Amino acid sequence: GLNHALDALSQEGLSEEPVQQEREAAASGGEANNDDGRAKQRRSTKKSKAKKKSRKKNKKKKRSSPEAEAEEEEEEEEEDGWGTGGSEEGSERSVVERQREHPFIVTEPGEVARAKKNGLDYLFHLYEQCRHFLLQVQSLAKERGDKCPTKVTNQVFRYAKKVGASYINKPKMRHYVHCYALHCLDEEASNALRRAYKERGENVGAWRQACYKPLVAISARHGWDIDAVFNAHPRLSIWYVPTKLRQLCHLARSNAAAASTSVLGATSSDGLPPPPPMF
Amino acid sequence: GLNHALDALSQEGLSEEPVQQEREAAASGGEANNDDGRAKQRRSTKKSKAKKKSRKKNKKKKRSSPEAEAEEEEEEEEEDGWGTGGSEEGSERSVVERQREHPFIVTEPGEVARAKKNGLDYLFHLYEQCRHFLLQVQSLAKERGDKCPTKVTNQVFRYAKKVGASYINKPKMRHYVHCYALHCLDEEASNALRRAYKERGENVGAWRQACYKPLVAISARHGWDIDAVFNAHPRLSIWYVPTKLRQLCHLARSNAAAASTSVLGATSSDGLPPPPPMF
DNA sequence: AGAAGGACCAGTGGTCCGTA
DNA sequence: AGAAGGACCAGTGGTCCGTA
Repeated sequence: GLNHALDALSQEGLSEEPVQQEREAAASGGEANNDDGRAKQRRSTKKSKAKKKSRKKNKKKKRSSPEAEAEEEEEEEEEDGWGTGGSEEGSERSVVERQREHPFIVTEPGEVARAKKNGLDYLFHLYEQCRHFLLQVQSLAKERGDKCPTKVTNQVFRYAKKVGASYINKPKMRHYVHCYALHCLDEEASNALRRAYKERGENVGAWRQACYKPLVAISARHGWDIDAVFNAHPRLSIWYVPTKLRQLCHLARSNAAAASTSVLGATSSDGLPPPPPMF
Repeated sequence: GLNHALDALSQEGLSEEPVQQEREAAASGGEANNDDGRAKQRRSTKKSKAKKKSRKKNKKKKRSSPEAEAEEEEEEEEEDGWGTGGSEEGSERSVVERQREHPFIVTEPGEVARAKKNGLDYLFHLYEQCRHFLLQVQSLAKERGDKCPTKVTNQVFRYAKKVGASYINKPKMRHYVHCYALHCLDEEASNALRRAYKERGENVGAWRQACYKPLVAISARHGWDIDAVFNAHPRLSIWYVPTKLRQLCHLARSNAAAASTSVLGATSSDGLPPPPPMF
């Protein structure tokens, strides 16, 4: 599982950043939705009490749940390039270097990214790894009579960390789920998009944004039910449908409904005609 | 919870007598009639506003977020007797007693409980109502393009409250799920158990405990997979498998495995032979 | 004593935003 | 600037325990 060439690729070069020694929650700023987060997130008055947090500067807080002493089976923890086994080493500089994965770049299928970059094949490989970890967590749960997760949950990310796959984290995986979805659902289209965006020299963000459109089109062909689309695919069904994708599908349905209504002058009972338009 | 007292005056009789004398037709939530054949005047009070804030002595830490506000975050608000929205101290509580549902007693199928008691047919009816509320929540979610719950979640309980079914609450429903499960999966056995425990004069707690055993037996016939058993039943699949039931099934499997191992001297790869024993 | 349920809490889904 | 991910937060599942 983990010992693919792809892994070696990722290990080869991690970016670094100095580890923060002290962190204070001072800079409380105004809202600033990034381009992706259409969803309004009410971050209620953080500044009024910019205290009470920042308790944990230790990123690995000790857990006390019964799951804590789970078993670490396969997946060696070595050779991950994370500080060479040590934890407080500070080899060259006075501060410990925090390491990050190299940023992704748009690569075409089969292409290997060089120069401190990671390619999209590697990105998709990460999703396969998560699936593998979920499988592990599931069989563990069944063995122990615990509730068995059907999706990639926090528990799975925790398991990945424990097993040494520290380059897997929730924000990253959630960020690119829909890209992986397109890869699963229509690899041809996905490949074509990658080639086009690479050729145009677009950055990862632009490519990522572009992945939404074909997915909305796919959902349209399935009665706008993006959840059904995800669930129908074995590798995709373990991933939560991203909020923004769901919203885009809903919005597109509304628009299509409005369009067809203005022409046909009819609407179903729920106000928004589910049947897919445009054929 | 904001006020819960008087609006709870619906359906089955409530404990505590004092009530308002005023009732008007607010209609609201559609009411499925219950089986116990009791003329009910489900109505929520409008006038009273018994607001008993923090009558308890905060032996524990106070929650930071008053959940009162969260209540009306929802749209699609339905106006029904939630008091006048007053939140000040309702001075005298001599008149406004806190109301609870009558306690359950063990009744046989079709039997009507009297004297400030509720019967088991009514209990099971509550589960049907929850299912109905879930259906409502689901269609609302689909209409709005939101994530659609497949189980009875907090959202559903909140919806029940909002719609006036204040006699439905999470602790109660979770407490008796397995009893409802038996009712769904083997009504004959469930009925027999009820008759037996009623005849013996057992209390509800004893009956409730007794419901576990036949369920474990059922799970055994299905490879000890209690989740599969729940999911296979349309009315049951919307309920989470109770922790204790899951544990009992797991324990029974282990015991059965140990027994068969000691005889057969064999064990499958995972250490706990899943195949059901005793045939 | 037997029970109903308000309210608590650890861990979740979701993603913002300080960081590099 | 583009991007990775630590860490935050509102709301969840689960049920304890003060209440009646």
